Amino acid sequence: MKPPLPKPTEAELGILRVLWRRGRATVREVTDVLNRAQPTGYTTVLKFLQIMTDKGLVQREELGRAHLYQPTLSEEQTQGQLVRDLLDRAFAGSAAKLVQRALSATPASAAELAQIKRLVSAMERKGR
Amino acid sequence: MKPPLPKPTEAELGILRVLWRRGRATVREVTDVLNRAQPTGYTTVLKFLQIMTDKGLVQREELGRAHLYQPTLSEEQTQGQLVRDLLDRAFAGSAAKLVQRALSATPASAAELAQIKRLVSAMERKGR
DNA sequence: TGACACATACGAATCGATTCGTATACTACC
DNA sequence: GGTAGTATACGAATCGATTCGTATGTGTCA
Repeated sequence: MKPPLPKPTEAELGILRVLWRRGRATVREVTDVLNRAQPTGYTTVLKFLQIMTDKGLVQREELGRAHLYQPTLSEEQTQGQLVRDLLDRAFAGSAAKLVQRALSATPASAAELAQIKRLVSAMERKGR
Repeated sequence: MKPPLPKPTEAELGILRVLWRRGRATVREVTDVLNRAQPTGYTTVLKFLQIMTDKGLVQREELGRAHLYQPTLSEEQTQGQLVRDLLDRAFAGSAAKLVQRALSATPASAAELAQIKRLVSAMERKGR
């Protein structure tokens, strides 16, 4: 039995976003990208990556003197995990309710709406 | 300018779920309901309701010796808040992506799928 | 060789969330 | 009056998330 990976915290998610875009990166690279948005100390990022390695959220690999980190789960897998969590915590498991709130909470473009319709139709065909 | 209400934490959300169902309730009532799911001390719940009052998440009203608490925001408003937050943090604002993950993350019934379709159609008519 | 740049490791401070113990007040009833 | 029952108020312990300072190792180059 492998224990399921913990839900990433806010700061961890910020680091994961960088890693997903790059595939893998050093502490230096992650720090530089984060600093474009908000100042973050190098050792802070390093510490997080060490913690995330302990938790299993990222994998570490040696590259000469430095270390390369890459996410254990894909962005899609993590998104699914977060959605499922929110579904349980605030929507009593009702996907329809969540979709309803998502659509009222944000102005979706016509293209997005059409895409969602296609998705639902595909789900309907599959579930039979 | 009123500062926006903070996002409720996990434990706070559990208490809010009880209050939404009842409309309003005393500390005793909330504690009893929570204890059906998992043991929670009376003073723990009391402390949370005091904190939540400070944060503005609930409103307090005297009732004889005891206090009655009721949520400041409706369940729908809070759901919208949580979805918007997740949308920003993990989906770069794309509602379509979130819907997609929600549908793959959980087995939606045919009835739910149909309901979602109606919702999307309604959104399409409105956005014109 | 020695100064500098840059890497990881580690300990500790801070802050908020969570939980509860204890103090205090009031009511009701024997 | 005194005791039991139930209410709120408050201080403090614990724990995890977050942030960073400092120590230490190593490679480069004048």
